[in-house]
Amino acid sequence: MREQICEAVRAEVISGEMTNDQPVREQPLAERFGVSRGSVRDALLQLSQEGVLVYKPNKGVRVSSPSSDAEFRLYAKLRKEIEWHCLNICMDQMTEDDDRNLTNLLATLEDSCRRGNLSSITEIDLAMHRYWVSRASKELESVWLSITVRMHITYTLLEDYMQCYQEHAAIVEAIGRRDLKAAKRAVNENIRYK
Amino acid sequence: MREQICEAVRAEVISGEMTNDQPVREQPLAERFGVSRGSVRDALLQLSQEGVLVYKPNKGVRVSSPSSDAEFRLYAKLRKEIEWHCLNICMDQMTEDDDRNLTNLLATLEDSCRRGNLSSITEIDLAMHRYWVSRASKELESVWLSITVRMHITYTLLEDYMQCYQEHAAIVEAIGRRDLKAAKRAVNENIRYK
DNA sequence: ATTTGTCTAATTGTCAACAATTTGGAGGTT
DNA sequence: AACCTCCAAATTGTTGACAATTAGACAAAT
Repeated sequence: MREQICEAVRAEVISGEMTNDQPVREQPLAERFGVSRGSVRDALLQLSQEGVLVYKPNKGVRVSSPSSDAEFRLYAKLRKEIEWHCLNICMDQMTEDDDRNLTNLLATLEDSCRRGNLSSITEIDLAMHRYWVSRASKELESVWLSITVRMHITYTLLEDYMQCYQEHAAIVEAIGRRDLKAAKRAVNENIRYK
Repeated sequence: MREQICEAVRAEVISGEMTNDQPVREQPLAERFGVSRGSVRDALLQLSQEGVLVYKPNKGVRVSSPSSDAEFRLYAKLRKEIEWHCLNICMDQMTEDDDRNLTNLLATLEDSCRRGNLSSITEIDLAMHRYWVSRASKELESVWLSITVRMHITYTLLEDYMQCYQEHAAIVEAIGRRDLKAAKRAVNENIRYK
């Protein structure tokens, strides 16, 4: 239950449906999900530990604001290190199932890019990266997520869309060939320092 | 309140007073701190998001187990990147107050090393690193902490104690001289890849 | 006009009770 | 002895109620 609330709220924040610094109230969320405030509270506290929300005692949580450029670059670097490590770990154990899953995600991404659906693009982008991280280590997935959400990734330029798709296509293709070096290179291209 | 419970439990886990994989029950903790289970629950959930504890639905939380060597090395690398970044940020704004605080921490560390107090050494070691991270950015502090606790740092060899002290003395001395390069080098020496 | 104090509504923090789930063992069967 | 079945105790999950805190509006004083 808590996990469902987390996923829902996280997706809304990341996709930009909630503006920065906006307070997130417990009661409305509880009514919306049809549960008590306690459960919502658990979820909000987890999300604030994760970095999606910012918690202040007796004042509740609000949507977190973007970091400075310097911190963004640091986060990008850390994120890349983690993803490289995870590719190292999981490349060998990738199966045809994984290839299919990634190809499906890629197809969904292409669709969202063509339709210019901003929130969907961000969501699937992260879902793809999360795939190989999660495949390598559940523990690292948690660290990776808390770093990635703090980057406040947003797509705004139309011309970025297809480039985003192409970069991810290159990653999936390299993974399909089990080519570690190429995959790392492709990931490196995709995670830019702004 | 939740923060107090977090600090207390975290300190006990990190210092090794609770053995690995040991379950952490809500009721006993609630009685010990004289609060209700709800507050303890909040704290335990936060600690599991942080990586100190591992949560399983309907089974509660247990003390997390050490990671693999490969993950340890990755964590060490990430941790070093973060601390370097923080030194970059906060070196300029360090005051005499900071120097005093660090010197005091160092004196406490020396004392613990001489007396061979394992849990105290670990605690103060982390408190010192946390100092410059926290000084640079509250947000990064949270990321840094979740990475650092997953390293399961433990001092076991007697001969390590004084080396630990000396390494931290070198860091504090470099910071006192506002020598960024030397401080980074000293931190690099201290955060070893096992 | 600005500040200060006070009241009220909204919100978060805490609690105790109850429901749901898991765990461990007694007792019986093969 | 090994293996199931079922029951009871322990533990976690959820809820609603109440206490404590905060924010905003409004009036009084400077």
